[in-house]
Amino acid sequence: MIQRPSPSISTRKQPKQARATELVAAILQAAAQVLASEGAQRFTTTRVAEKAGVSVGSLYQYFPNKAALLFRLQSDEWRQTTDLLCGILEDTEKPPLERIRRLVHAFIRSECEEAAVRGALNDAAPLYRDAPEAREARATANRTVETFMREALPETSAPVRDLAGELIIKTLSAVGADFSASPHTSTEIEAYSDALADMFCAYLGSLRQQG
Amino acid sequence: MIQRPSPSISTRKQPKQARATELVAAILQAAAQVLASEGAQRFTTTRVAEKAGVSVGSLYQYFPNKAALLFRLQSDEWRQTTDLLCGILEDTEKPPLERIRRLVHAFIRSECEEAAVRGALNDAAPLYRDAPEAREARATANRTVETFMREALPETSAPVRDLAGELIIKTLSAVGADFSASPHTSTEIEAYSDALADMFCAYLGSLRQQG
Amino acid sequence: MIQRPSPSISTRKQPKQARATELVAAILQAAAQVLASEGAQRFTTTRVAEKAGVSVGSLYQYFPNKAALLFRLQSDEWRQTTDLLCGILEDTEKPPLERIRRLVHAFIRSECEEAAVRGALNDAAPLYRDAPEAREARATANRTVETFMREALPETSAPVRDLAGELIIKTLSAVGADFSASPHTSTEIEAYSDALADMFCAYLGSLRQQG
Amino acid sequence: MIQRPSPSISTRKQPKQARATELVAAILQAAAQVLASEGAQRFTTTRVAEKAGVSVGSLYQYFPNKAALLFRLQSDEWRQTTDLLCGILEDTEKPPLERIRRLVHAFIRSECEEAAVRGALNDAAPLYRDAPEAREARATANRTVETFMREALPETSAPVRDLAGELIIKTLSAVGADFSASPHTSTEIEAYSDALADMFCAYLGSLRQQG
DNA sequence: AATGAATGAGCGTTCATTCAT
DNA sequence: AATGAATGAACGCTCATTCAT
Repeated sequence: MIQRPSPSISTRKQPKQARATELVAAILQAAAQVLASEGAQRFTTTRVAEKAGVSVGSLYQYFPNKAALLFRLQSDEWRQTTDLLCGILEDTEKPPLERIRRLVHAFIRSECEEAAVRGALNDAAPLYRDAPEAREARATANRTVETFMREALPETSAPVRDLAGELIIKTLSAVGADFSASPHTSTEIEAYSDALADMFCAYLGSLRQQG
Repeated sequence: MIQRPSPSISTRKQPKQARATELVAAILQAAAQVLASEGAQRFTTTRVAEKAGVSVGSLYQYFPNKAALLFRLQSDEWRQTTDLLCGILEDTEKPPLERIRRLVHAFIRSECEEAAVRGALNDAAPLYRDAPEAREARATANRTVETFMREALPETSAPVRDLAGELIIKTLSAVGADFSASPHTSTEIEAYSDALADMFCAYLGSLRQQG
Repeated sequence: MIQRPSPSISTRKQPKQARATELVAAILQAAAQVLASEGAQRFTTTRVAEKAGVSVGSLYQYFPNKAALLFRLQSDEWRQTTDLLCGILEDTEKPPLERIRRLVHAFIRSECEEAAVRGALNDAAPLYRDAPEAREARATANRTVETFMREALPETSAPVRDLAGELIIKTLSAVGADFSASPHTSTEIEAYSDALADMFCAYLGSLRQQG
Repeated sequence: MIQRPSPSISTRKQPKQARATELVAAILQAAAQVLASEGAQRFTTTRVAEKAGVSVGSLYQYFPNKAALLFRLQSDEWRQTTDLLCGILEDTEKPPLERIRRLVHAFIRSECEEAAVRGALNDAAPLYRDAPEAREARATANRTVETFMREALPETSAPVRDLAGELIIKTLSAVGADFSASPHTSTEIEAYSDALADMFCAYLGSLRQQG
């Protein structure tokens, strides 16, 4: 799909005026709609611009290329997910295992709700995955998880604990993505979430025992 | 194209079939190379044919379209994986949890070995994913897993057991795919596999206790 | 692509439309040339674009596909022919049979003048023939013919009259197409037209006698 | 469709053995079937060979190229039509006008019966029309028509008579082809044939009066 | 004589991106 | 700043024809 080398993936300019912000928002919303309704294959800059009621030229004023647009969509998803994750894991009022269970349920539910966009974003991943900016984005969540894990497994060694945290998050996201790829009833969603939470709790429980 | 029954000696006229088999093999090998080295975006029938030292026309004599070629590549991967999975899970000499651990190690290792093709195949999934043949392929592995789960959790109710089996396999494949996407040392691979196996074993252990 | 209503002065923004109109005209002219000089077999969008001094992409901005381009060419022919037909048949100053004779002469002459494009269009017919627009186009001429026939055969029953009108028009167009396929001198054209007109007049005369 | 210059359109060799004759017959029959069932666009040498149960190579042994195959199909049609025409027009037992009427009915009926092949042949005409052999084939029928016309219009001058004969035959074939392009009930066929015959009879009648 | 695998030029069409207005 | 017409390389795929077997 990409035919000429793209200069960069980062946003070409910071929208400083309200007009520009609105435009970017309209484009992103249109992009999400196009991605969800037409699929990754038919996700074209022209179609996005048309849906946003903007000219292609304007689109390219705010996004240097198609990959940047997709990347921004993905970033926003990541931010939402990170917010969800932090909001639940940092709720120190509840015991760790309950927090894990709530996280799994909330995450799987949210994945299923946005399955269309997420699936298409995944299909389009080759277009933006290699961006340098993508790596940074993954760091934020890690800190929250590490903090949580220290709380959940206070007596476990750091390497083991960090690996476990990484594994749980990766499992949650990978399995969630896979599960949301096909449609499910809310009963199925609950059952699946519970099983996944059971697995995580059993894992954390076993690590706790080992010390 | 129409093949009439051969006159008894059977080994005759194999030259043609052998030639065709070689050609298909050459195309598949070239396809895997192109996929791995150029990525899903640059995976074109012309490039595959060129790499295979064959004309596009010949490629289309053996594969009706690009999706079929990708699907065949994926099928071969599935078959390998299924063989691996069955070979290990059906080894009733060893206790279930040990089998799980061996499976995880073998699977993750194999994923990492073929990471390039697998990753690209994943990127290309939208092109063949909806093929009817794809669904069938997923059924084979399920039976082996169910049998194994009955052995591992003989006292657990069927619904719980099946859901657990499904979850473990999905986790293994989703996490394996994700993990193999970035390069790792063999020490990291071992550590990750162990952690994943620990998680599965803890999960199975907790289910066993519940009855 | 989306056109918003222009702010009142109306003549503004015509530059774009004029440019587009010129482009469409250039493409159509090039298409007619390619069709006439290269034949239907070698009528390709690339060749048309090249001849028009335009990129293929531009061609596809104004014509959704090759069939549409051919159909447009044919439509223009139809419109011309319809105008010719109406202009002559509706001239109530002259007696019907004279009108018929004038029509035949004018039609055959015009067919021969554009024989190359017409012949090639005919060869290309399978590409656009089934378009829904094609049917509509045939209806316009019918009304004029029916009116004329009522005038020419006022005492004949409607079914007979309509069938006769249909037959005459089909004969005129089919025989005209066939005749113009090979080159002729203007003397031959006149003689042939006269013979055809004689046939139509004799036919109409015989129907008039029957009542 | 034609991609390289074709050597000639005439048959490469005369089938001298029964085997060869059978082969040619099988190929022609298959060709007619493919043309009728798949249409001119999908009429490929490979498909014809397959339908005939023959290899493409064999097909090319008897027909130097695709155009030759189509031309042969058309020739056979012409021969049939000529036979029909001669059989009816030469029946000196019946008065000329009755023969004309019978001819029209028989011809239109036969056209409608084989509409599929004829329509497709027409669509494929650009591939064989320019063959030198095609012109010869048209001469045979002319003689029969001239003889008939001398009988029908004994007192008319030769030039007028020949032009009239030519016109009638061209009209019959052109209108017949056009009419058979769309499906019709046998009642419609009869009505149309009668109208066409009426036109021819009126024309001949008027010429007779003029002397 | 017969086969049918192999060829590869060519086709219709798309779409990321640019740039004159 | 905003537009959207214009570009043209690239893609997936077909099929008439050849030629080694």
